[in-house]
Amino acid sequence: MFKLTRKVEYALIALRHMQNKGSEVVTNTKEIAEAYDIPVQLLAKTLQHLAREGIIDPVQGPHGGYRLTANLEDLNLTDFIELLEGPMGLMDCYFDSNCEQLGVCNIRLPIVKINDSIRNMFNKMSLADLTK
Amino acid sequence: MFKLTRKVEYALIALRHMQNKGSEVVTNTKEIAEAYDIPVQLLAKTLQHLAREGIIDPVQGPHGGYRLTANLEDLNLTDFIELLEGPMGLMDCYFDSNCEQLGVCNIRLPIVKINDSIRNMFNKMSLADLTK
DNA sequence: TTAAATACGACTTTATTGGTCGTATTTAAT
DNA sequence: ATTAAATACGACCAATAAAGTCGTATTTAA
Ligand code: SF4
Ligand code: SF4
Repeated sequence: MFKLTRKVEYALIALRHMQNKGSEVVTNTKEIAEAYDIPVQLLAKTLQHLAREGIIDPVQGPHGGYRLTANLEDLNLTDFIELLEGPMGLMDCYFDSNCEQLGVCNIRLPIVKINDSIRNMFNKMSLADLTK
Repeated sequence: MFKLTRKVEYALIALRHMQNKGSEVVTNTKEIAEAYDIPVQLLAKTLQHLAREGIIDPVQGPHGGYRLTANLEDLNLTDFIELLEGPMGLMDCYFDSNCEQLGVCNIRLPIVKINDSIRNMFNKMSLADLTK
């Protein structure tokens, strides 16, 4: 419990890798997969996802790959995680409202507070902080 | 992802319920299960777990149940979660060291820092904070 | 024309979480 | 003593989520 998914980790690894090479350079999936021992197909899907979200730019054809386009300073960790994995909350009721206990729950408010603190903390962290 | 487990939520609900009734009072599983619509058997196991950990005290036989014994001021959220669910970390390598990527990982340190911040935050919260 | 790359959905496998069942034990009340 | 209301606990099952694979299509430089 309470773990980042592999998908998020792989995405971060890839972004950091690309950032180290500079933002003009095109890096292909295979290179990253081999460098970090990540299943190629899975990394491929993850990078495609990042591309769809406009964080990296695809270059097709031979010698293709991805180029880092987003300014990582401007992307915070909450947004990044949510764009890969959907709503991030300690409990169901933070977004969803079909928890059986919702009406009678006696711990909702304190947990909302904790969740807010974590989100707040993540909001203040840019991806650039993580990749430098 | 990133959710507290039901077990942890049920445990918190139960502790808060018991705390509201005062620490001398004996409360049985069924009462809590009914009040919050929690599956009895599951709550039972959870309370047994809390009892084993010395947080509540079992009273057997008819009119039995549990009595709150631990001082919730002295129990922090990290310890509480870990005693119910085991090691809590954003990534495998925080405790375990058989991640495939461990040797080459380029994001480990930043993630360790984030994880430390969260643990630190949880360390500073007592269960009493959550149940009052 | 070929080959190296991305694109993408369907699928399978594995791990985790959530929940149930059966049976034993304790003990207050009758 | 017997009964019934409770805890104790491990084995089991079900549902969900995460991790990974496959097949096929498309793009494009050489
Ligand atoms: S209502 Fe209570 S039990 Fe349900 S998800 Fe929210 S905090 Fe958890
Ligand atoms: S080594 Fe890197 S990839 Fe592996 S668990 Fe730690 S942070 Fe995640």
